[in-house]
Amino acid sequence: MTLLPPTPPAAAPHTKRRTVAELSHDFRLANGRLARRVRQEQAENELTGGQFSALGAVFRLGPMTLSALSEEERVTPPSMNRTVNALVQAGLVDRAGSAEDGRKVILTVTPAGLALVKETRRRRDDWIAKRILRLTPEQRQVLAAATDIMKELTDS
Amino acid sequence: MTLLPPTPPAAAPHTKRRTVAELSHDFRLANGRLARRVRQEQAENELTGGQFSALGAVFRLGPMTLSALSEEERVTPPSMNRTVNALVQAGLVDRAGSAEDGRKVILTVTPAGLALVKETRRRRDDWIAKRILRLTPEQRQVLAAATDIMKELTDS
DNA sequence: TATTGTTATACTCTATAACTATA
DNA sequence: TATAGTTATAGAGTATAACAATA
Repeated sequence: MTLLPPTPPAAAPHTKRRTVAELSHDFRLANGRLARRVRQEQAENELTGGQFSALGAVFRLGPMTLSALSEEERVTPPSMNRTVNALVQAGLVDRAGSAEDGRKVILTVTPAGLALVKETRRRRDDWIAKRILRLTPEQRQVLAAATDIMKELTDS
Repeated sequence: MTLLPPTPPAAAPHTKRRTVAELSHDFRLANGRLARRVRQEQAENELTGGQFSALGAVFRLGPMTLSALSEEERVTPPSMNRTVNALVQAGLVDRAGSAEDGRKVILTVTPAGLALVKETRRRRDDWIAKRILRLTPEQRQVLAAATDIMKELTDS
């Protein structure tokens, strides 16, 4: 099965012809390698991957219970409890009992946690922004269009 | 800083305008989420992430020593030694002494390891291929062009 | 009784330090 | 001596099972 129309669109005239199978393979590898490379930028952070991911979830979703967070992060409550202990001890997350339901605890991001999330997010964006600045406007346009398509792929 | 020329290219006319900063952030997130989603397809595999990654490296690079593999995978020799032990015990990798240098061991992928790598690779490709098949030819062309740009970003 | 969170315990993966065999 | 690999041991992160507190 061929992929491209006889005359390729103007946005990327030099792209080689690929079958869907070839495109799937090449695109998947390029996506995975780039994601891995971006994630390496996190290594400078003092938090582990799981800790930063949990902190980011509380930041993104707002105050939430331990169970909700453990479900969101796909780990068991005891595992998340340990992760949260580390975040609380580091002063990045606040753990408070719920007023309505005494069994629950409410987790919120502290100002220090907020600052760490923002600083890390900025550093990761910077890494890729520095490279995107070197691209041509046409290449940036391709990435912008690809971004929307990738969201579609992820959600479908 | 604006990103798009006054008249957007034909390949993706509906893409919204973004600054480089916005594009960097959106693209990074879309890339990371898609990679994570693809990686979830691996969960059906009986190997851990590190084990499959090491197996894939030996498959990709051919017979190699333990040190070379540990450097390639960015882990210490003792850590890789344990990973390799698991792969050898599972019959996926063969460990043999080097003829030239008695200190070295040469790791090779067994036929069973080869089959596992190919089967897993096919399954992951299939997941994304199924979704790429639903795209328009223009969208596929964008992904093809984006693939080349993403390689450039990773390597630069 | 059911739910929420925590503690006890174990297993895996990673690391550093120390050891063995070979160059 | 230096290098390649292995073993010993420890720390971090995950899990299941058992427990405590509350609804």
